Amino acid sequence: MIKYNPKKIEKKWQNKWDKDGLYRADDKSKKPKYYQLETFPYPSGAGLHVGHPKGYIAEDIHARYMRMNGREVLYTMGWDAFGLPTENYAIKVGKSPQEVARANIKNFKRQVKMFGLSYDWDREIDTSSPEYYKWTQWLFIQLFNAGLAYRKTATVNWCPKDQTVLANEQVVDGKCERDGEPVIQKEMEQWFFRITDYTERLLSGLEGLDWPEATIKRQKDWIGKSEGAVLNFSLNHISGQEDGKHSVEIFTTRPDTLFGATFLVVSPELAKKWLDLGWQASDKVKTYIKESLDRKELDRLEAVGDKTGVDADIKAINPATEKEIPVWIADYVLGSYGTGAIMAVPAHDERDLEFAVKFNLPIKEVVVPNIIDRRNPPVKGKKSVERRNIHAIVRDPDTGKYLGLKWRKFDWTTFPMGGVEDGEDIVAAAKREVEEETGFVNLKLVKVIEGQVRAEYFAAHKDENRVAYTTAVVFDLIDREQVEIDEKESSAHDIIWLDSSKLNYENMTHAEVDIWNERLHSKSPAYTGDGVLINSEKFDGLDSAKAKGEIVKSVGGKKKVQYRLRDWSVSRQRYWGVPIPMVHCPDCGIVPVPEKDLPVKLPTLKDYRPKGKPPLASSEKFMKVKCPKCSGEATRASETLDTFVDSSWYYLRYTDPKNDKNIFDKDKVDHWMPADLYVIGAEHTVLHLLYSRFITKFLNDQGHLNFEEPFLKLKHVGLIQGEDGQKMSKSKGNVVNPDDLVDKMGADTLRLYEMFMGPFEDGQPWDSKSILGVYRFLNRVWVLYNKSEMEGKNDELNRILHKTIKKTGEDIENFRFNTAVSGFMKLLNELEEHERISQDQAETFLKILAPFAPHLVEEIWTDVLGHKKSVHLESWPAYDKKLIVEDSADVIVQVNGKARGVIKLPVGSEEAKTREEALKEKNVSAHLEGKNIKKVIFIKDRLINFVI
RNA sequence: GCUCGGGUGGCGGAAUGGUAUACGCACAUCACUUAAAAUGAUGCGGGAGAAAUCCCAUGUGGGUUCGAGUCCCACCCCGAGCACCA
Repeated sequence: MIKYNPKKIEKKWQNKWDKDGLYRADDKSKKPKYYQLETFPYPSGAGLHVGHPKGYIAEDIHARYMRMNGREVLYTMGWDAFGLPTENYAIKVGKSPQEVARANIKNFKRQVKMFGLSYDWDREIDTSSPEYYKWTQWLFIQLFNAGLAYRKTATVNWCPKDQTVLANEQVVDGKCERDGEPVIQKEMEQWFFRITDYTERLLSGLEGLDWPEATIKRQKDWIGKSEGAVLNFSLNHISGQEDGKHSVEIFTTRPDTLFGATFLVVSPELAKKWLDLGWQASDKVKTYIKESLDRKELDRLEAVGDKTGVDADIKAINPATEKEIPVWIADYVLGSYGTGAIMAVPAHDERDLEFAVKFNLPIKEVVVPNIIDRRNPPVKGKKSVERRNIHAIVRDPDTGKYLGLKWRKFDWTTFPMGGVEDGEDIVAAAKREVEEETGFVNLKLVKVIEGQVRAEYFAAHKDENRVAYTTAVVFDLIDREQVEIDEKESSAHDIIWLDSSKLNYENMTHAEVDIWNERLHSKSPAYTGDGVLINSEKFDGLDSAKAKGEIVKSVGGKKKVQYRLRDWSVSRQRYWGVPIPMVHCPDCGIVPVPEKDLPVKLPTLKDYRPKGKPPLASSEKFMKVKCPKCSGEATRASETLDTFVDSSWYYLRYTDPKNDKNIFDKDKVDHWMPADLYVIGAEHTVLHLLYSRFITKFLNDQGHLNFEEPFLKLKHVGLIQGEDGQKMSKSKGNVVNPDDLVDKMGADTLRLYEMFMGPFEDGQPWDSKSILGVYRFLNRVWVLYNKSEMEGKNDELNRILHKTIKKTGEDIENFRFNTAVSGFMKLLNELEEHERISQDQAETFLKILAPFAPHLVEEIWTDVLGHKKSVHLESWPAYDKKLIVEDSADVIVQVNGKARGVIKLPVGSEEAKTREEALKEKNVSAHLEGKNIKKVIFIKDRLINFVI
């Protein structure tokens, strides 16, 4: 018998499939289309490690499965070849980026090909080829013509090491995403794409996509929509200037808390603008502004939680109370969000509270949570009384128990409680109630729980409805000295001591008690939830949601929707990218390069290193150009595009990759797109996906596409770690190279192993021993087919075979490849136990294994079974529903829920029969001996449980 | 700090609320071999027992249920993301 030699057979079949064009996607096919997209790789110098192909293999299996199920599958590969790493690497080794990129692509392609992936290679694309970037430039010009690409001077993120601008999204923790260099802020004129015009559509388009929930959430968070209002505060007392002439706008999402705004905070950026406009501030204020603006983003992030600020010595007028409030400058308010200034409501915002406490600023409560007591709800027709209440929470430190009242006439358990009399101090009122109701007199104040709670309930002992505004006061008992109490009190309730676990609404009558608990444990006493307004004059008693609109109206503010998303900065001051196709003319301004002159080719430069200005700027030959409008002397744009522009539309190009007249043919793109499945690393959840969705919507608006969302279904691939459980990287020395592995054990082994490792979306550490398991499995398949006689029939095998067909299909569709592989192993274990399998059974097994191990199966299919046509042109076998149904069932017999035996019964056996058989079981009867059966739980064909 | 995921043998992991530990790795013993590798067979969560079998175990503690890895509550630990966005 010939030995299984993957090295020999895999290359052979790959060449044959290539030659036959087996995986070419036919634009004109009558079959329903299925477009499978895959992250196109950035071809780095290091080549692939075993972690990279995991997603590719999964997609390949899926693609082969879809083809076998009658779909015309578009499945492709290309190269995201422009970009910084290639350029930096080229500088390091003293070669040109062109050379380096070419070599990298060649190596990547060789590696990718050895995995036996069923790409349509005729559609390969390379973003650094003029044939591709011509259309990237065309896209830029379309955006420019639509007013969506524009220049503006802005503070941008600058990486001093790479000497280029970074998009907000490329800054991680204040550092360059690529090399960890701290990013600095710089004022520069830059190209931007107006993605903020699409915020609402980028949000609404997420509805109905089959994407992981976490990814949708992250996109939403990134866009960061918040609805609020812009309110105007007039300013007084600006030193050296006339009163009443100035004002400041603030953005808030909580206009309902306006009455609680006890000061304003202005960002250093806005304060700087005031200085520039002639504000005469004190030296102290000027120093603070300068220092905070000089601080790097990174330091500002590190300082979170340690608030700094300075009194601006300006007064503002709260438009609701018309009272004067101070204005402060602090860097916890961002210059780049909203209006750069806020109203501070310390009672209802944690950050404002922290600031107010630190600088001793007033705190005013204006919203209280509102509870309608569900056990003692207000009774219709009874009079309603408003009360200011206290609850006294008294702990006995000796026992750790809490003082409670058990009412005699009602089924109530309460704290000592009561009303606060006019002008009475809250603590005093609480002490008074404890004394009156329980007689305890020696109390030590622990704390007043910040914030009132409003509750509506029926007070049966007074036969009235109450709206109570309650504050809780916590005491420790100093000693147990008690004074005599009034007969009226002592007859109403008994004193009881409650365990701390009983202090909740389940065990106590107060609807407020759960909130007391929550507040006792929470870190910040600021109440940030909704509720009912207090201390807000005519708005008192109003629901906070309702109050928002009314207060905005009453002070002449305007509603405003604010987004976190900023416009996308796209110019880069580096060489290895797409030249921006624009001309700067002294007379005509900025003029796009005419379409007929595209592409603007990236010139070959001897010295392409960055020197603080774009490398292209130093090439006179490149820069000098005639203005397309007036033909006068002009210069080209010297910057290149962010590579995310290249990758924001590549998936469209696959549908018509060779078109040199148009970016793509409309019929073709509308036929294949949107992509039905996209497998992509979780690290791309914000940047690439958001940009791609934006570009798709834009091209749709321009009439080039008839759909708005490019990717219908998204799957994330979990990272394979090194054997040490850490992320694979050269520096850690834990990289496993697929070349040696494929050479030794074959691509089929690698494919099967990577799918078998665990759930697809999770990451697992590589295990060089574990892979032997699947290698053995494939060897056993090989041996089985080479020695078994494919004759006769074996009905016993049909059941597991057909079950496996069903399971494999379902597993592939749900990306549960690990259990699909274990299913194959179980099936093989079964097959090996039978001497003979029929030709039909043998073929069926091969067909379902084919997507996973395409080479091995093809070899057996043609060589052993003698087929002329490729197994990869076969249809997915149908399973026989009748064969899957068992004719006997293993019924679990339990006594009191514990399994005591299993009985085999014909499928569909009724309770009486099952019971009879179950009782015959020795072990079962032993457990039932002499006991009364109280109850029997019976689930047909599954279980019978005797409860005794 | 906030928001999501997730804690199951020595390891990767499996398990519509119904015999937890499938499948594979590692390990042990045996067969084949002069020997090793390869291959095959058997065993393999912990404890008690000669065995039948019993008890305990899915991060910890409670709860719901005839029955919980699975559902609910609290806590602990790990991972990911966001991080002063008013």
